[in-house]
Amino acid sequence: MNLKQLSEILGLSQTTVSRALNGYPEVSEDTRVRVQAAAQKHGYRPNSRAKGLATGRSMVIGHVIPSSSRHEMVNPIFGDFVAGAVKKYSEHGYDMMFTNADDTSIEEAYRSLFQRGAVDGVVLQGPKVDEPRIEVLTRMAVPFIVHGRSTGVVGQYDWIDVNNKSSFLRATRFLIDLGHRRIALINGLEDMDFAQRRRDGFLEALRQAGLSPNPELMRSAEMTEVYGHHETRDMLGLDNPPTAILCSSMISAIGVRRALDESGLELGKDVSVIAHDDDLSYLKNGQDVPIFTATRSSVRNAGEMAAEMLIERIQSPDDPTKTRLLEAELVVGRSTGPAPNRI
Amino acid sequence: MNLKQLSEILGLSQTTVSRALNGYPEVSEDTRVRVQAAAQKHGYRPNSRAKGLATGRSMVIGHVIPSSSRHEMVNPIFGDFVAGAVKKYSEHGYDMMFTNADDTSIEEAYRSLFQRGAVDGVVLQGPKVDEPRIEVLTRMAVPFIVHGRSTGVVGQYDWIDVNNKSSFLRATRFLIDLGHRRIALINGLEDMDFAQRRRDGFLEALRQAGLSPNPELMRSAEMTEVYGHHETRDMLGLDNPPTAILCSSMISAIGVRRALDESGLELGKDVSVIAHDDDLSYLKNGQDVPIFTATRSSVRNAGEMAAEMLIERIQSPDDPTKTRLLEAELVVGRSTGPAPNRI
DNA sequence: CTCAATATTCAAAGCGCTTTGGATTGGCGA
DNA sequence: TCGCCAATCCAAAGCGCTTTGAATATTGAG
Repeated sequence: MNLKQLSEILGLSQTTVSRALNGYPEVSEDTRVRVQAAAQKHGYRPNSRAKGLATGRSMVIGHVIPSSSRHEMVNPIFGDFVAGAVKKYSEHGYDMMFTNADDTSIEEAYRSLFQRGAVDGVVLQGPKVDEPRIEVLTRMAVPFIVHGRSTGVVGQYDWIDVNNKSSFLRATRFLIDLGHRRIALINGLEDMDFAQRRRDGFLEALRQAGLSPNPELMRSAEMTEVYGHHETRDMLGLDNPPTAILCSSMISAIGVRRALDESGLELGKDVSVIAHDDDLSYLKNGQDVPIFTATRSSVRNAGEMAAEMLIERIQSPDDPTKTRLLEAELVVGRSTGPAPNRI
Repeated sequence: MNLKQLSEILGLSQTTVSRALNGYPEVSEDTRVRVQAAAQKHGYRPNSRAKGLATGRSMVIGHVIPSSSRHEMVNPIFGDFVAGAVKKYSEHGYDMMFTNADDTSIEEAYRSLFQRGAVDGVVLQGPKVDEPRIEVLTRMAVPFIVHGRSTGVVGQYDWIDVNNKSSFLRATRFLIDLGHRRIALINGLEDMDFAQRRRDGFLEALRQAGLSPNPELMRSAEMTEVYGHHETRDMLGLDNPPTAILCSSMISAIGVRRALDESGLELGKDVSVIAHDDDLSYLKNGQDVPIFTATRSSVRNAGEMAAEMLIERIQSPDDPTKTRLLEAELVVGRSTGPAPNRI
């Protein structure tokens, strides 16, 4: 069933039917009702490609997934961010499109997605330091929003980010206040912007307390469970192991916990752990009492906000750039306690 | 830059340029090279909406996400399945589209997605028992594939599924062979088809061993970490607690482990645990030695296969239906051991 | 050198929608 | 009764591409 057929059934022109359906005023209320009833009855749905061709807008927002099997984006966080975003998209009549790109040509993927008219805007996830895609997107004049920021990129762009530095500063200070001196950082991949900011916060807190950082206690890699486990085991084997661990992800923190268990160490007593908690729906940080003391910020929520900001940008391309910095909440659970009195 | 402009630059007709770019034979090799060079140089990309309108195909495959915040689909598994699928899609020139739907109208969402021409086919994820969407999609004659199956649905359709029954039967038998008699099942939501099949396998193994199932030891809900923890705590408090637990997800199994730790019970000694492991990239079941004894089947792999099967279906709508049953592998880790000798 | 056969190229129609510019109708005051 | 303004409705153009049917250029056999 297409417009033409529907209009023939109704004995009206395509113009009138189209207008009736799209809420234009130059059509009588009677006909509008009649048209809507008929459309309903025959299950008419305007062809979105034709509509897009005619209007010049696709009502689709694009995301790019790097194809390498292990990468920051196809992770548990991804699902929650997307769930938040897609909800807002649909509230505004947008769909969501994913394209795959091998790591070498992510820029190319964005460019293609937009220039061939497949999407009205894009979301840039997982920005690295000096992220080149930002400049590319700016130059292309495609509406976009960055989930995160990118140190080293000059120029304005819309972004939404957690205040990674302040939250890790706060978490580190919390550990220091508990008497910990040998504090480890199990961080995400170093070239990711968020990881860098977290490290900055961590180092800043040490500096403020007059402590000097120990490179042996600073690890970084893809934030898997196995990684958290592996690094923890490794550090526990040091001559002078850490009494506290700051961990960039709940997933890795689970690995940390496993390593502690294996070593017969008690979480929150022998070793304190603070994790960053993205508040994933499938991996809640406990019910009433948090499992881990954590810096918490809902990534699903961030997805919703990102979606709304992007849609605003699409609708008003000339507005000044908007940015949003979310403060993570420090929730205190049972994974932290006073530093043990070792000799 | 559109076709018209490009053809004017080249002094050729749109027809010829289009054919040169799409590899049709009725264009000389010289012009083809010239056209391709020019297209490259000017960054020409055919408008996908226009192309879709003209060809009647959108080169997009649709997925529907239920909007309710907690649901089977927006979970860690989702990310890996999608990553697998999108990789294959892009190899075949397809993009992936997500639409959101509130739980009441998932059918409606599929219908709309296809009938308005937005997608060439759809993937149906998380089928329930007697899944109504299957019949809807069949009637609409939209190419689709089900990830999973649906007990109670008559008629043929393409699907790819893990042999949930046999893997849980095998896992249960393995526990029985170790001497366990009080075996608990922490399953997914009961109305999900996979959960039902797993329960069937579990019950079948008990039956074969002459054991009678204990309703108190059979739990089902959304497979979160907190859920695994909660049910385990609860069951450990029973007069006669289980000596082994079969768990439908790694995530929940982590919660199980936490509950055991809290109770001072040793995993694999006091209580044995077998989990179903979807082989998620961020939640590998250990490195060399598996953390949990598990029934393992890569969901990412399933995503890839599903994508390929769907694309075949789109290309040959009249082929007989294809189905694929994957056998999970039983990997033995350190979470299982002989049943303890309680009085 | 001709002419049919083949190799290239092109003009125009069509995909299903929106939207511009115009036509038609009815109502109402003069 | 006439004229004018709203209120409705419509025909046709256009979005950017593919594809049909036809035209033109080239080739090779006779």
